[in-house]
Amino acid sequence: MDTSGGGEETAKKSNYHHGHLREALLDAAHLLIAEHGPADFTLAEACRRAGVSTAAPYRHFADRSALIDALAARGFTRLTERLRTARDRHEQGSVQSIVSMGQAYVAFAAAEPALFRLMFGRHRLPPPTEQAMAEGPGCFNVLLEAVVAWLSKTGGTPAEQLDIAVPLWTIVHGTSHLLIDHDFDNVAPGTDVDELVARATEAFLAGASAKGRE
Amino acid sequence: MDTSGGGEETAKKSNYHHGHLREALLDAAHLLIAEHGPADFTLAEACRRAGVSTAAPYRHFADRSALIDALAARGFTRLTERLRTARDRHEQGSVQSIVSMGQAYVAFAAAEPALFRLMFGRHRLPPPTEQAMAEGPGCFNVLLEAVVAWLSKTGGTPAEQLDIAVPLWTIVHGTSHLLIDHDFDNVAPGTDVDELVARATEAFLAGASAKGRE
DNA sequence: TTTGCAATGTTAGCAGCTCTCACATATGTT
DNA sequence: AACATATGTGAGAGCTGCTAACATTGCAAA
Repeated sequence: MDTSGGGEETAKKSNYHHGHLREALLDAAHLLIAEHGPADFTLAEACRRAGVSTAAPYRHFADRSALIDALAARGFTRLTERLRTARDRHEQGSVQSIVSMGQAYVAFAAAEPALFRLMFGRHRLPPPTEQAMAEGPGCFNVLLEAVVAWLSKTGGTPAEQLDIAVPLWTIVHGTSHLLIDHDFDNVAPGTDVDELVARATEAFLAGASAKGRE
Repeated sequence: MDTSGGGEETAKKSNYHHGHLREALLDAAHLLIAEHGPADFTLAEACRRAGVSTAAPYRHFADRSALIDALAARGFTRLTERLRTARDRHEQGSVQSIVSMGQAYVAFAAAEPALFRLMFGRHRLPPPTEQAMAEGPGCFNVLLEAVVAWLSKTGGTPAEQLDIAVPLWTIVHGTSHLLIDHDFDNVAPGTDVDELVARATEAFLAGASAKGRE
């Protein structure tokens, strides 16, 4: 479970036992999904890239879907990291700090559209939650902390945190989807998403805090 | 070979030529996608429901993907209708009119999540546009008209229409995705999306018009 | 060291899917 | 009536996900 134990994987492996097949499959799947989209992803092709038979993955994943879930989980931990560093680049509680997080969110989606869709698009009616979903709230908590800091600066109460954070989330999430699905192209081509996020966030926060002061 | 001899004698038409196969396939596909999600949708199963062989669809659609595109196109025309009626339920140029459109957008996604994902999630790197995309801008134009009316009421200029309409779009689009992907459940369970859309829209418009007046 | 077991890989094969090709049947025009 | 065209069928190639039985390896206890 810990990959950072410091040990190097220099041990000689026979070519019968792969040795790091689980990670190798995840990496191959990541590449394939980035190339062909999540829907066209093929377990067999990932096996070919990893140099193993098509039956091998089933020693590490229950099925194709479980591999995809594991990929989504990796994505959430990475996104959480990026949000945290973006937030900490600016003064705590500042609007800029929140804007920066939003931009990082959209940038992540733009850099890895397929992974982004995978993370949030688990279209399962049965428990939409898994290992992947357990990582989800981690992301949101980073935003919540920033919002609480902003509220305490502008005279709001922590009770309002969801009323502020959820709309902000919808803005960046919607922007991400519209961007990676090329939906801006026909309607507002050349949209600068960083500026879009900044303006929308600032306007919303201004409007929300004005309302709170009434 | 027909062993059952065609149990129903009521049909005067031959059962060799279906007659409305194109529409029947679209309807069957629509149901299947609503049940099992867009990814698990199977052309063969749709054929079974329509009572034809698996080769029949290829007389009406180039391939599986083309059928899905046609489905998405149908979705866009329906969404456009709903947006228009929602908008026209309130005074022209009013904030309520815009809020109402946003709520209708989210309601559409909630009612037909799979169709919604289909319409916007055409994850094609090659031309992300098709017959489906040709319908897309129609939706957005309905919003644009409402925004122009609102701007003329609040002293804005039509030149700002995109600066207002695009963020509003991101809000409702993000809300829709987060809702149908069950992403609110772990983070803000019991979210009232109608209220969310109303508050976010109002706050953004308030902040945006305040900024414009400076 | 040796031996035995659990982990991890392979081959063979089933069932199901998309799509094509040659052929059958219905429709409509002349 | 006869032909041209549109629309359906059946068989089959080449994929895929997944399972079952078997093979190989690593590790730890004897």
